[in-house]
Amino acid sequence: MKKIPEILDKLRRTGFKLTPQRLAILEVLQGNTDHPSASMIYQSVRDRYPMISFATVYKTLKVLEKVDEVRPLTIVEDKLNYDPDTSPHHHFHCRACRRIIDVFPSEDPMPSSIDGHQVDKYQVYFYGLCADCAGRKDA
Amino acid sequence: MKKIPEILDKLRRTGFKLTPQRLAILEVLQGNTDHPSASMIYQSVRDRYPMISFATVYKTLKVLEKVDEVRPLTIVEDKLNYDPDTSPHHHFHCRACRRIIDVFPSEDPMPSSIDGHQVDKYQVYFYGLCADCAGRKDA
DNA sequence: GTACTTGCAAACAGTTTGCATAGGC
DNA sequence: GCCTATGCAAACTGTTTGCAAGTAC
Repeated sequence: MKKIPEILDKLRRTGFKLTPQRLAILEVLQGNTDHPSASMIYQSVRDRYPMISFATVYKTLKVLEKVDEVRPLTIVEDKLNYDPDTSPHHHFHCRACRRIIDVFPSEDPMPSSIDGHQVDKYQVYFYGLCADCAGRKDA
Repeated sequence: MKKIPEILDKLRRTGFKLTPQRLAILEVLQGNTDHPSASMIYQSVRDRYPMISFATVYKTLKVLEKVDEVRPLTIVEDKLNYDPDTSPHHHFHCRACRRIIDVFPSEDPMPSSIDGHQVDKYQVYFYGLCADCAGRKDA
């Protein structure tokens, strides 16, 4: 995700309007590495913008997906999590603390095709026990 | 997924019972490379076992997950797909025909740990246009 | 003023659960 | 006979949608 003013520009250029709700959501996402779900975003936004609705959160996330400023993750079954960092990287999901942790591979370029199929996007999900939780178990 | 008699043995050993419903589900899954969703499985099973219920399909899939004979995929948003091939391989999702296609990497072993986090399982999902659909577009 | 956006509530899809009945072993 | 499995319906979760009222530009 770019800096907020740049995103606002991009939205305006794409024909989207700037609303306080959208700004509040952008502020919650900016720099966020928690990979929040829609409901986590809703709750955080509500702290600073109490009258926001769930529908607006979902609709705004769709807009941000469209302008490629947020990436939906299907790492957890039955809900989506959102990553404002759209740079190429992977994710690790800890089965104990349930955190989603960024993993930046030293090198792992997305193939442009595989078995003759054209690849536009890819996701790598790791599952297991994170370093913190593994340490806690041993102790 | 192993051969059906072996799975039946495994189920019995693990304390699960053998029912016609479970057998019918196993028969549908055996050798299936379509990565069906629960509802696709339900429909296929119904052809040969018309009185089966959705709940049974879901419960059986949970059992098969537990004995590691089926692998749930989160490649598509908002539903699970099931892969009876539990050998290590990746998946490609075509945005046009919506198929999920197996991808067997020449080499791509699962790391046992990454950034100090213990990895038990991983999934690689590719998204794009499959060879068939890309060809169709050009024509 | 003209879209586009919001917020609400209702709708929806996929999945899970409680419970009475059926059936495997 | 014991205990698990089935089937139904209801419940639940996350997400989407229709629409009237509000608002950015």
